[in-house]
Amino acid sequence: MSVERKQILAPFKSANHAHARCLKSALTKAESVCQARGVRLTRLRRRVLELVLGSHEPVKAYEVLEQLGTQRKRAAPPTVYRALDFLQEEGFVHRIESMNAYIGCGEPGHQGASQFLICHKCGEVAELDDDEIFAVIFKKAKRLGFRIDDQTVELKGLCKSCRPG
Amino acid sequence: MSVERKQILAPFKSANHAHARCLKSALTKAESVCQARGVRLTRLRRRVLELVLGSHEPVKAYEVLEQLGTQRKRAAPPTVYRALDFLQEEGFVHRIESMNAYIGCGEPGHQGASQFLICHKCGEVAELDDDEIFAVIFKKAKRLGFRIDDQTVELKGLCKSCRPG
DNA sequence: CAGGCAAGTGTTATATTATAACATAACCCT
DNA sequence: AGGGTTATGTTATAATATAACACTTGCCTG
Repeated sequence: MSVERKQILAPFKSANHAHARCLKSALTKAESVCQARGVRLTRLRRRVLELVLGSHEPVKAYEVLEQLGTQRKRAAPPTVYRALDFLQEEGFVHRIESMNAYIGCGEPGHQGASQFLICHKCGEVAELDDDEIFAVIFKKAKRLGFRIDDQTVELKGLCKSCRPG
Repeated sequence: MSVERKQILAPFKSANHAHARCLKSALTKAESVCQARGVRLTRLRRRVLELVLGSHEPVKAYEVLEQLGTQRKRAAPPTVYRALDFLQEEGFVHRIESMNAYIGCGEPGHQGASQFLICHKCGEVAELDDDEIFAVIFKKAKRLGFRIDDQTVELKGLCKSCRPG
């Protein structure tokens, strides 16, 4: 078995992307990761994860909140923020700081640093987990005696499909 | 005259940092940059810039707002947000997305991409403008056919002075 | 220099995002 | 079943940001 890591955790979605299957498999993965870690993927948390994964684009906390509410019974903000916090901690979703939004992690349970390419035309996001990017950032920080605990790397622009020409 | 660029636009502040002088010179620089660009550094904008530069740490929009108000007469949020937008556009301040805060640019008028090292202990921020970091990010994006228009690179951790040992 | 347009600011209201604090429920272990 | 811990519900409110329109100021041009 190869030790090589995927560099692109979640690419821009292709036309024939099998959405239902990808969602189902991510949820299954999440279940087993939680089991292994001894943390609980409760009904609510699972539901929120499902809603976030249901889109390949970043979703807002209040959007999730609306979708949570069945008919008249609306959940309150802390409900969704707590679930999102949990999912983030466990590496099932990421927060996109520059958008105040959340997106499913391309590799559920992966807790390391990621980089995001965000297309401002179509709204899609690709998630990278690129060692080379991290290495050079790390090197520069180290040179200044700085220890990185957490990185936010968000790149806005135009994806291949949205570029003219 | 050397063409070499500063890689570190704003280092972590040293003990003997001449605050008043640095503030004054940044304001002067801003004046002349605005003049050259034919944009107006109005009294309000200058005042807001002064307040942001007055700290070497990120400041919140509402903090600026409070400081703007003389005694009983308080300015309203749009006042400060508009000024901050202008200052950002012109490269006099940066927005730190992960903190909803603003910090003075280490090289007033510089409009390119920067990277920030943010110490979560002492709250200080160092601003980098590192070609190598940008180059590797650019390379990876290009490989995916992605054109970067805007980057957010914010690194949280512990600065040299705050590290144990 | 008057008239008028554009840019900047003031003001009011409201939208959006997020958390504090405390009550209740569910789960888990023995 | 008891009792602690973890999770969720609920109410209120804090913090962040923008829309919309009125008014003022600067600046250009005739």
